[in-house]
Amino acid sequence: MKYSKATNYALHTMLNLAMSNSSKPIGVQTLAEQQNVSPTYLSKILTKLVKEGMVSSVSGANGGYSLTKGWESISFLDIIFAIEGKSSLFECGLDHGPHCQIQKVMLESEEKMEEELRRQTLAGLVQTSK
Amino acid sequence: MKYSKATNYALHTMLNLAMSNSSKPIGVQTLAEQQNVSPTYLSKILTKLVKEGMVSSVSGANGGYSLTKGWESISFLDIIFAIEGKSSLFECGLDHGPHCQIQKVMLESEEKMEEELRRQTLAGLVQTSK
DNA sequence: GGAACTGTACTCGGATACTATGTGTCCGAGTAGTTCTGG
DNA sequence: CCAGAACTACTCGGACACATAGTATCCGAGTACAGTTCC
Repeated sequence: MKYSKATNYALHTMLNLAMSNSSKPIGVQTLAEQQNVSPTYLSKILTKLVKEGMVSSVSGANGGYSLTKGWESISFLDIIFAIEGKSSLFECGLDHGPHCQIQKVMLESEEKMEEELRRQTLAGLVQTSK
Repeated sequence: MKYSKATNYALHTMLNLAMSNSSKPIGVQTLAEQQNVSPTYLSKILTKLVKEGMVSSVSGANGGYSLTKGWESISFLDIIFAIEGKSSLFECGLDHGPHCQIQKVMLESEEKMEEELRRQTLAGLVQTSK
């Protein structure tokens, strides 16, 4: 079990967007260069973030991506959920009664991690990265 | 990102072994039937647990698997690490300076989850499952 | 001078290919009890 | 009766096959801006 590289790219891209805070959108090429990813792949990741409403895209010349209003409150968990999906990490597929104790424990531990990720916002990260 | 099915099988098998608490080893066939897995696949999972010293195996007739001494203190994390490996969930492969803030945040959140999983022991689970 | 045309620099999204990993099966080898056989 | 051989029920571990998901590329389409042409 590991986070996908896409999640890593997404987090870094969001940070880059937040740090640059220009009013103009930033092209996918620029963003891709900063991480040594192919632009086309990064654009696929970005469309997921757009669909979640964290990022807006502008087509055409001088186009690119920029953060939407209220980005300061976007948490790590939001970004991770956008890329990895919202389903829980552990699912006991066995049909041995309705309440699987193991499932319960796993879910609780997962919740602890998500709590922490919910506390960490983009804005907070920008603060410490300056 | 998801836990593998193998982890699920491992957790349930450990619970089964702990619940049965017979002095004689239990055959892999019996264990497999309880979860609708193929015996050969389950044996692969069990060998990982054997290598970590949580389970001992007895060959030959009337052979099988049984928990080792001190099993009461085995935690969920121990079992998960045995199957999934001990490496951390997130690794920022980018070479943008020595201390990646994102990596730091991710590691901290992961630590919260592991803390919880370390607290949950097999013995505790048996208690609530009776 | 202004409307239409052209070029350019972008994003968007589907199709496709490659790769890694998880999942599962097969089979030969080794091991330890159990039963059978022969003296 | 008893020692040794044959049998049987297991685990062990490597090799292999398959499915799925992640990673990455390619390309045609759409879009908006800037410059050019032409009346």
